[in-house]
Amino acid sequence: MKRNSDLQAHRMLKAAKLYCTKVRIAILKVLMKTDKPLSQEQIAQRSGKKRFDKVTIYRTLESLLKVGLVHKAFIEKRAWHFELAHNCTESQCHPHFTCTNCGSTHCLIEISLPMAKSPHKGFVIHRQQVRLEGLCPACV
Amino acid sequence: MKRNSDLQAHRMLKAAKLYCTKVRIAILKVLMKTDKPLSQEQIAQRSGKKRFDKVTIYRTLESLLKVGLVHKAFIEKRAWHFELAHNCTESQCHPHFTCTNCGSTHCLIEISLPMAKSPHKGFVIHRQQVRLEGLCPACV
DNA sequence: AATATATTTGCAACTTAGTTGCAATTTTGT
DNA sequence: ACAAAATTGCAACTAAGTTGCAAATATATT
Ligand SMILES: [Zn+2]
Ligand SMILES: [Zn+2]
Ligand SMILES: [Zn+2]
Ligand SMILES: [Zn+2]
Repeated sequence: MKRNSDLQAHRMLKAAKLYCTKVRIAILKVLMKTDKPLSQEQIAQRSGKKRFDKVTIYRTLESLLKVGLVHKAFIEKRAWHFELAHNCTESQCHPHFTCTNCGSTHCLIEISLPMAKSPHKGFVIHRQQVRLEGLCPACV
Repeated sequence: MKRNSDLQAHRMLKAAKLYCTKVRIAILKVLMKTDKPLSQEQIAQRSGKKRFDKVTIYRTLESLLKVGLVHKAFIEKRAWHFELAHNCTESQCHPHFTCTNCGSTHCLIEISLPMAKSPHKGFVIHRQQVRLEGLCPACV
């Protein structure tokens, strides 16, 4: 009696040719359920009563990063925050917005900026990443 | 027989109503001389034979940040990199470009993207920050 | 120049995100 | 069920950045 998200996680891992392990499935499910990037610590807290070791979580995220299922979204308080890559294109993720008043961070998946154009200097731009700062609806 | 950069550092500090201390002047001079953001460690190495304590450097950068003379540009290998704020506007700094091949990072002060427009959600955007990734001239 | 006050500096100790090595366990294909 | 390949958990480690506090320095006042 597998849940929908289990199946989906399995499919994602199979497609990426990764072993379907408990940790990977648990972490994918956590990331499917959230609407904003999570740190290792937050993922650990949300991935069931039996907490996985942090080394395992970091290594799991690393494997998911390598196959492109997950992205490092941003760093906050010295901790990387991770999210599924499904709201991103090849050349850019959606912007992340942090409120300077309350500190909350949001994914603004509706916004997309034109890609930067390198001005004749020989730089070839493959990806761009945008961070925004300002006031969130609750703090305006 | 003060050097030009000393005078300029003094002027910047006076204008910001900060004490003109040896460390502040030394760090401002280091940042004036470089063309890319530096970490605490790199600043320490470049600020003269008598290395300043890292706590002092962090606190000095903090004071310069607070008055807006310096910005945190990006994090790399878990270390923040700092630069003078003089190539930035109120609402955005220039983009920083990192080469995925050789790992070098460059300030692309010629590029500027239009500001993101918040889509009717109540988010008020004050600043934006762009990170770029691709191949540098040496690696194309 | 000497003094008083406010600020900054350096040191030692600490915090914590993330990493490394290795043995034990789990996944997968046969 | 078995063997090979990959993953997991643990303990110990690394290193960026922080905290508390006493000593040193910058500035303003006499
Ligand atoms: Zn807010
Ligand atoms: Zn996001
Ligand atoms: Zn390069
Ligand atoms: Zn720059």
